[in-house]
Amino acid sequence: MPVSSRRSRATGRVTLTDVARAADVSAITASRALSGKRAVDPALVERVRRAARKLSYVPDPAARALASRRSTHVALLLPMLSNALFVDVFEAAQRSLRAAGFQTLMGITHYDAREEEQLLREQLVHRPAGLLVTGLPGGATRRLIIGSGVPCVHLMELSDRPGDYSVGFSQREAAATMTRHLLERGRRRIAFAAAQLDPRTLQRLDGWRGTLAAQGLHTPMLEWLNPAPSSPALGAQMFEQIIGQLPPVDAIFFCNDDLAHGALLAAARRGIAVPARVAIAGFNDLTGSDQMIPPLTTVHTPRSEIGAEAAAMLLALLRGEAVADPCVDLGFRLVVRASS
Amino acid sequence: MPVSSRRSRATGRVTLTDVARAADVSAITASRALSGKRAVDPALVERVRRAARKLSYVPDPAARALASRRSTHVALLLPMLSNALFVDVFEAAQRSLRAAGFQTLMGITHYDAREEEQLLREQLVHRPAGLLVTGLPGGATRRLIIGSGVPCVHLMELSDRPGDYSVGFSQREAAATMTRHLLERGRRRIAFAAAQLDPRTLQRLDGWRGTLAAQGLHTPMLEWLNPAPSSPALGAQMFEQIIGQLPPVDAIFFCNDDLAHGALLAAARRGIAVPARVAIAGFNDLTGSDQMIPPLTTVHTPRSEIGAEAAAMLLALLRGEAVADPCVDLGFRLVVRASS
DNA sequence: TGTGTGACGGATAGCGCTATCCTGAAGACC
DNA sequence: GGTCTTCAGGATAGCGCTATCCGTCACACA
Repeated sequence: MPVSSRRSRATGRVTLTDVARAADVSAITASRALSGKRAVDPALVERVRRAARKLSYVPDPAARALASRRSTHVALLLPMLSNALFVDVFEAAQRSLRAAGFQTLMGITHYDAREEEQLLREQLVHRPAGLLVTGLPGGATRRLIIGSGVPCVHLMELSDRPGDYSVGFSQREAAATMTRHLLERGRRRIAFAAAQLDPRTLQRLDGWRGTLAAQGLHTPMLEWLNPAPSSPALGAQMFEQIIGQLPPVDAIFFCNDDLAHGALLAAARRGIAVPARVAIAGFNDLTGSDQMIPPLTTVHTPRSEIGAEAAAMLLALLRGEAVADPCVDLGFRLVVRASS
Repeated sequence: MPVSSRRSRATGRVTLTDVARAADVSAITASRALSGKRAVDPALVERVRRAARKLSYVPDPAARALASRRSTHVALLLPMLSNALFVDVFEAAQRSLRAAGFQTLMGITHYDAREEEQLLREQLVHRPAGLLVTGLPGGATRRLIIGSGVPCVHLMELSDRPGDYSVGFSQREAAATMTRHLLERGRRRIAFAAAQLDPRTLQRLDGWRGTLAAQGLHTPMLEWLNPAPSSPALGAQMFEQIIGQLPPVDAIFFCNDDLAHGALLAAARRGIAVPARVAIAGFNDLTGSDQMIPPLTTVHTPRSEIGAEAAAMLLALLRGEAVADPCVDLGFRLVVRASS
């Protein structure tokens, strides 16, 4: 005979009250025993745990969120997934977050600040416990983050703003390293070709520019910036443009591997020798770069590590732990292959 | 002076009660006016709407989920995002779902049935309003879906099981079409090379096999199945194996473009003429396939369309509308380029 | 003895929304 | 007029959990 009155709206799910009853304690004690937010007699904790396991109790996230004003969601803002880079970040972050009982709410900004702000607004409605945000947005988005009071870790870039948490590497230094490598290979007219002009691309531009300028080798004519989305087809097209330029360049540093892939294929089609006539370099070390002809010299970036480390840092913040270093530099690795 | 008593836990957010007060109706009427679930005097609806807008009221999803036992989440199960295919599906689906006020909960199964079941379990805890599931899982996952009572639309494959909703295309027919194309080109020893042996891959295998068998051209020696994840490097490796086989094959049909990319590059490295010595075909028409040397013959699959249409169908189901056709075939397109 | 203090179990009252029931009024039909 | 149906607003009571108080008990300290 069901206990429910005519007005009962019980869902049939096992609730905390059921667990509490089974463990012969009050609901609030059961809650505390399971959450560990407040000291509870170890014997009771054990009893509650056992009851919960026996009944296969699963807390209701909606009820929890309503009562505590904090959900088990973590919002993640990424520019796009068609760049494999961010797929790695996402998968690594999600793996850690899931293990800790959090659900990921993903927002794709398409490198658009307005879209980013809108997505964040929608995500904040769900009262996420934490935020993972690509890059270091300013303006309205930054104000939203700070105003929300939700712990936030930034990805891919390093922040020196006090109070910010960030996990990434120096985009500028990575680009400078690649540029120095090309200089060491004897290249003097090194073009920089970029699409999708986001802040990180511009930092790479800056690293390249600074390195060339230090050698007195920089001229604006070597800069090829195209706001269109990055793709092999665009890389091929940019290669055609750049290679036709006079005086000729002897190296092209593409800001993403997919552009460089397209360039290598275009060079092959045109019979232009790489690296003899022109060296080609990429960035990110995407899948397939080692298969290109010739294999692509690039910068390997720690995407998965960034996702995992950022999630770990956020989880530490959520547990209220002190974070030793709020700005974790995971570095990068120059991968020299035959294209340079 | 705050109305709140000592015990108030009000969050400061604008609540439905505030809106109701401003519109001078009861909370429940405001709720009905905004949700449209029950007839309300149009004049009142207008008053409530205006009040909500003026106060910039945003409903609390947790409270709504708790009271109605249904959240504003839609769970999406995808095998992986490193295959660009699924990125397109995700983006298209998310776009439609967001516009309708739903949040996407993404789960990546890595083609693992156990993982899929576990992810679905975790997602169901959130009481999603709907499900989007790649393929047609059986076993425990299927039971979970049905048992949950949550509307579900399947992606990528077409289901003939009564009660199922699905949006996709015939994997088998697509593969058969490609195989016929290769036959028409005069190829007789057409190998099939697949990685990541998921059900859709096996359906393609079946389409290839059936078409060859009908011509008396099928032999198991032409089947190259590798359970490893798909990648250009694996494609190159498989190409090396297949091309060494005697009697020689005159065409290789790869079940995904990234494998074919690797194969084309391997052929170039080895100086093997494509398509003169061996034709190469791919599947999915991924970004960059048109840039390959030679450009890759492949099957264009309607990924974005599948994502969008599946989301639209699910939204219709959630609105309680009748769905004209529970099994939407969006077709495919043979893209003949120079590699065949 | 009196006071303070910390630990810990529990009662109570929400969090913000909607399912459910109730009620009064307006038609419908004989 | 009487009875039966809609129709639509509102009161009420939760959904399942936790924040906030409260009270008790043990122990310390003066």
